[in-house]
Formats: sequence, C-alpha cells, structure tokens
Amino acid sequence: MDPESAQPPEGERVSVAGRVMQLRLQGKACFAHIEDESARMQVWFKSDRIGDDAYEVVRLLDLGDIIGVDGVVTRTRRGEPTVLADALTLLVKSLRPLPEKWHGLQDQETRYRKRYLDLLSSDAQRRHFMARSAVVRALRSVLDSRGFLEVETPLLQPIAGGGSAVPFMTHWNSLDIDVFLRIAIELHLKRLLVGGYERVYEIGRVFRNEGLSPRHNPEFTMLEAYQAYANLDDMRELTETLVTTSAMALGPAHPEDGGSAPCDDPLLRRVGGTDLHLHPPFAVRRMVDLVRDATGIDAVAAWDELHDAAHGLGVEVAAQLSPGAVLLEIYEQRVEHTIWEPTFVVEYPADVTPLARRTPHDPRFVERFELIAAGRELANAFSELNDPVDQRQRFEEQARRRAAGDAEAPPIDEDFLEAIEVGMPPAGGLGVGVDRLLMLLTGASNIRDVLLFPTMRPQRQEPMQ
RNA sequence: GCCCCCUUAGCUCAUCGGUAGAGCAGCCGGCUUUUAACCGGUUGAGGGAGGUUCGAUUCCUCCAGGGGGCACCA
Repeated sequence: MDPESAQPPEGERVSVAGRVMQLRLQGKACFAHIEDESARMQVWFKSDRIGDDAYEVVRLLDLGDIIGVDGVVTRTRRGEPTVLADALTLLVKSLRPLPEKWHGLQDQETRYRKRYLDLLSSDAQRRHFMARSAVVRALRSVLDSRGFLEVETPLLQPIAGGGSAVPFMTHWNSLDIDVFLRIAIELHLKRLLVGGYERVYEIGRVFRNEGLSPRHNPEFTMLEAYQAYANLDDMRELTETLVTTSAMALGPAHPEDGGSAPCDDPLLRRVGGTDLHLHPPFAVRRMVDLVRDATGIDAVAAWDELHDAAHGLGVEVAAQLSPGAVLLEIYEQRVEHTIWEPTFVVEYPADVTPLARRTPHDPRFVERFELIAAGRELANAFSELNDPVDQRQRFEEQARRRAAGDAEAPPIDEDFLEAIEVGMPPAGGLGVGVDRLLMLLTGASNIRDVLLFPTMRPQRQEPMQ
C-alpha cells in the first residue's frame, strides 16, 4: 500500500496486501484491518459477495496472517475507506499469536530478543529504527559530499590494534592460528593514507570483549574518517557538521521527550528531559583549563605532583600511572560528566594517546579533542602521529604495559609501523560511536533501544510447543 | 565483576502464608456497516532448584534471565 494510493477514490478496483492486525467477525460479514509498512487499511468481507467457500477461509483467519485482497474501494457508514472484498488470498498463515493488540508488547526483554514482534506491534518502533537509518545516511552524505572514499577493511586481524580494549578471539581452522575481531578501524585506514587516498572513511562494526551495560554493547558501530593535510580545526568543523546534519536528518525532538517547550528546531534535542543545544559553533576548552577551573589544580605547573594532587581531591589512582594518565583520571572523574552543552575538549596527555601528534608547544600533550555533550563522549579526534620513530617508541611503551598485565594495551603492530615508515601524510582522524550518537540524538537511555538486535545473554533453548 | 530491584496463562495486568482472578489472543456457538465490535460458553499460569511451615506463588537460600546503578569503555 503506497501512501498516495492508500485512499483511492471510491469504486476503484484495488488489490491490497498486508498482515491481519484486527478481526471483527460478525456472522456472515467480517471486518479486518490489515497493515503493511506504510499504512493500515480496513477490508470488508461479505459472504454473499465473496462466496460461501471463500468466506469459510475468512472464518479461519487469525491475527498475524498475511493476506491479499482484491476488491473495490468503498466507504463504511462511518466514512472509513474500506476495500470491499471480491477475493481473498491467504499469503501466509501465522502459527503464533501476536502480542496483545491494545497494550502492545510491553516486556522489555521480549522487545529486545524478539524485535520482530516489537516492530510489528509498534508503529513508533518502526519509525524509530528508520530514524537510525536516516542518521547513518546523513553521515555518509556529509562525508561523500566532501570527497571521502568509503572503504571496507578487515574485521579479522592477527593483532587487534588502534585502541585500548580486550578483543574477541576466534580461530582460523585451516591455518590453525588465533585471530581477533577488530577493536578499531584506525590502523587500516591510515595504511590507506600511506597508499595515497587522502580522504577515507568506514562505518562499521567493531567488537570489544567487555561487559554489557546500558551504554555498552559488545559489538557497536563506529565511524572513522581520515583526512590528509587536515588539522584539528578542520576535524572540529567536520565533527560539528556530522553531528548537526545527523540531528537535522532525525527531525525535531518529540514533545513527550520533555524539555522546556515543544519545539520544531531539530538542533534542540532532549536528553533525560533536559534541553541540549546543538547549534554550532560548539565550545572549545583545553583539558588543563577545565581541570583547573574545577579543582584549582594547574596540571602543567604541577605535572610531577599530580599523584599528590589527585590524592588531595580524593581521586583514587593507581601508583604506577603516568602523570598524564592521572590528569585524565582527574578530568574524567571531576569534569567530563559535568559538561552538558556540546564542547570540544582539546589537548590530551600524550601518554594516554599513543597514536596522536604531540603539540608543538608542549610534548607532554597531543593534538586531540573529544566532543562531549550531555556528559558523554560523542567523538574523538586527533592529528595523527606520522613520525614512525615516535610511533615505535609509543608502541613499545604500550607493549611494556601489556607485558605488565594490561590486557587492553595492544601489542606492537610491525606491519603498521612498516607502512608509516614509507611515509604517511599528516592527517586528521576522527572516530564517532554511531550508537552513542543515536542515543544522544533520540534521548535513549539504553543502547539496546538504538540497536535492532542488541546482544543478549543466550537463554536456555526451550522446545517449541 | 559488584550492589539493588523484577520474573504470575501466548500477551497485558490483578491477588495472596490457606482450592490463583480478569481482559486480549485461542477454541465452540450466535450475529451481513464493525472500529480495542458485541453476546454466551470454554481451554490455559506464579522462571528453575532447594529450605522453613500443617500448608509457600507469597518467607529464606542458591541458580537463570531481565531492568537500574557502580566499574570500564565508545
């Protein structure tokens, strides 16, 4: 049923198909509402019109059956456009009952595990996931229009690098070796920069062997984009455009999401009932300034006393942490969650960012920003490190942490080092957690509400009744 | 991994230390303009395993799944 043809003029012969959502059998006549992706339509079976044999089939219809109906458009006494049936085709029989027709499917677990039931019983849910698709399309359109090349790179990798996380491991039987599911896209996209592509991106799944939480799914969708010769200002502008274009693609927030007032501005989102303004330009703040404002600690001056400073704030940090890691810890515990309106936090400690260029004025910091909004990280970007000597040293530092028992520290990726030894142009790189972006834009508090099929613990297999 | 909460029929909800109740769906019957159609009848249940008790769905313990929070991250 096409929306335009959903209400054709009376008397017209039509052929419609859809799932039976309501049945009102009343002796020798029967009304039903059938539904497809676009619309709901009433059909009307009369035994004297359709014939006794066909009407016997009507009697046997169940909610959930998918039927085709040939008939003429008419209007009922109440004026509802209705297809008065001349013929019925049972396209498929539903063997299982539909969720309760009035309340719909309420049980959250069933909604996650059996999304098809959630979707078929809820118009709103179908629209919700179409919105996700629209946002991903918007991200692609921004990048495509700027000449970025969309590429696909390996998910199965001998070394899972490009981030700090425990990878999923699997086994390649014919070679009898263990391989890992990627935890980031980064290192392959940079190899493509070496290869001469100047703007590349990938939107794809990455996998991290971590626990489940309302904000974590073991597999999630990451956007990574790399632009040769771009600096951090370029990446900030790109990030802003990606976020605002996504919001526009989504359309205005719904009034029932809370907030100050109903509003048709798609850049005004609502998160947990509070307004969030996504109007560019977003604020830019240095991490050390944010930490100084919040705690009085001047991290640059007190670099070697940061452990004591953290202790004085009641921020617990492991004794072996580097000063930069302590600064990051203070920032994350005291500042990050307090940032509501979108803010680019710039200049991260070098020792927690092994793949970024150091700032020219202070080698303890790197050219990196994270976009924070509603207290959460939305995007992460840096000027990519293209000095192979520095890169090797940083990998070696990671490897030492790994040897010391840090399962999230990646091993040295010699193949990647060899690539950038050929020469990688200076470049800006950006990563966006697409599911998190969706959560922010739609106000979802659980990541499972933006994933069609969220990862669930397996249930014991129950026999079919 | 830790803490708190939840789990009653296919679905949506009640009740309760003493034979577990309803609506929808299902089944049987009636009804040729219904709209959560209606009317009559009817099938079906307390996540699993232990314990306390004369008696447990209810109280306790453990297990499983889910929700929320913490931790980690995106």
